[in-house]
Amino acid sequence: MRAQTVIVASSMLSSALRPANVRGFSRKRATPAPFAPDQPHQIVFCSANQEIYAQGEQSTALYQVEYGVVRLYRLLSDGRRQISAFHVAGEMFGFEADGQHHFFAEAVGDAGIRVFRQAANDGNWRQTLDAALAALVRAQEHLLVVGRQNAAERVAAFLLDMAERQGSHGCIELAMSRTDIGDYLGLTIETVSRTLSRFKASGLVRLEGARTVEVADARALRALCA
Amino acid sequence: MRAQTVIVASSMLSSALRPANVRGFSRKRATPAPFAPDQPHQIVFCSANQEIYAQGEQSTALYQVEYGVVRLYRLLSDGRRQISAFHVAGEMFGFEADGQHHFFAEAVGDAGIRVFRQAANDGNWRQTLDAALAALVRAQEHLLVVGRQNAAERVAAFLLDMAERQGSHGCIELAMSRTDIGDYLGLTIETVSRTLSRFKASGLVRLEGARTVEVADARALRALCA
DNA sequence: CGCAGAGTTGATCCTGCTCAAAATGCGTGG
DNA sequence: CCACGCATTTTGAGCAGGATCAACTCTGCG
Repeated sequence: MRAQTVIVASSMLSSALRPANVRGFSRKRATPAPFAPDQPHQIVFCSANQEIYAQGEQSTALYQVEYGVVRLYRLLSDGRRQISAFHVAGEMFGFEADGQHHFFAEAVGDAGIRVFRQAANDGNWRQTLDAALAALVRAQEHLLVVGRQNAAERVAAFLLDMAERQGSHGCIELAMSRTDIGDYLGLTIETVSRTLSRFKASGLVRLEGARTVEVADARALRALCA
Repeated sequence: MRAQTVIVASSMLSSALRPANVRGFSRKRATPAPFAPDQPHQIVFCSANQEIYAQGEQSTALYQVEYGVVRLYRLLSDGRRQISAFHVAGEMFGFEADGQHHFFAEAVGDAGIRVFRQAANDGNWRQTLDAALAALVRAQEHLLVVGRQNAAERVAAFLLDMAERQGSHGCIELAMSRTDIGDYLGLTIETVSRTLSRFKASGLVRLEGARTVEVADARALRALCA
């Protein structure tokens, strides 16, 4: 067993699947205004850790991140969590083949989400397809990282990916906690933390505060990704 | 480092990326007739381990498995391989967002492949989208297996998935080698073999020959998947 | 100032990897 | 039909990377 973030187990139906307030992270602003936009193409504001949709719910819209970061994840019955993707500004998510959500979506920090109702039925199916294919390639590439790379390689790949997607080559503002990173990379928070410390000691990165990472030696990080 | 199937490394361009004949498996029938159908919607016959397309190649068609099994995979520069998906009869593969193949596709055993040229431009975009979304969900679910489950859970999930996709509940004919299974599940062949032996000893499965698995206790296997 | 959550660091353990060798299966040819 | 040779699979022994358990530190906030 290689469990880590033990999120409370749950039984098997829509609302039951929803992770309870008893979570790894704080729920100070627990479930604020419910996520339920009335108009199409509306922008909805989410506070940290707010749920956007849950596994098992009907899929009624597509979503685009306006600002902030969103995590998509699944749970095992004993609480192990796998974050299958983070989405940043501009990226679309919420595609489903069968009208049902197979994952949970939550805002990592405060975020703005643009909601497109009636999914892909309106003319712009081409963009929908492209966005879905981009997500597919991303997921399959992540599979390579999680299935075949060691801890250092995973963290290096994560940092480079984040740096690229934030545009800001050089200094990365991580929206997510070590727990989130671990659950994304298939590692424990301790291993993530140790690996970052080792990177810092080797001069690959500089850490100013836990959430701010400056890439000092991008070449060496890239070499790590094999 | 958790390398296993060490496939010869290669440099970085299309044909160079192609795994050489020097492979883990035998290349008796090495690269027979090249995979190049002239007509649209033609069925092409592939012998075992024949390449269908390579990473870096232009993407010019969609593919559907007629019979047999196809593997999609990527390589790390040191030869570690991650199989991101197996595809069986009826399933479509070969979607790409940007006109370039990001993976290798090969027939596992002998296989028949239906080739659709001009991709998704002809009316049936809806099926294309659905097939792509199905692949996306599959990839993300596989991510959960590889990222968060232990060896026994991964093998159990693999067997149940194969049983379901082959229709034949009960007896599974594995088209792929232990090496393929290992590279799909992010394990070594030794671990796959040991796990299967343990399943056999516990009465969860019966093994008649290395490639034939009879699921004896589907309930217990399912329980393993957590 | 004190508390709570997040992050870091240390010690130890265990699962799965590595290296090695034996066993099994299978196609070929005598 | 059997014997041989090769590839695949299984099994064993030992090791190590990352998980687990347990302090301890840091930061932000009331």
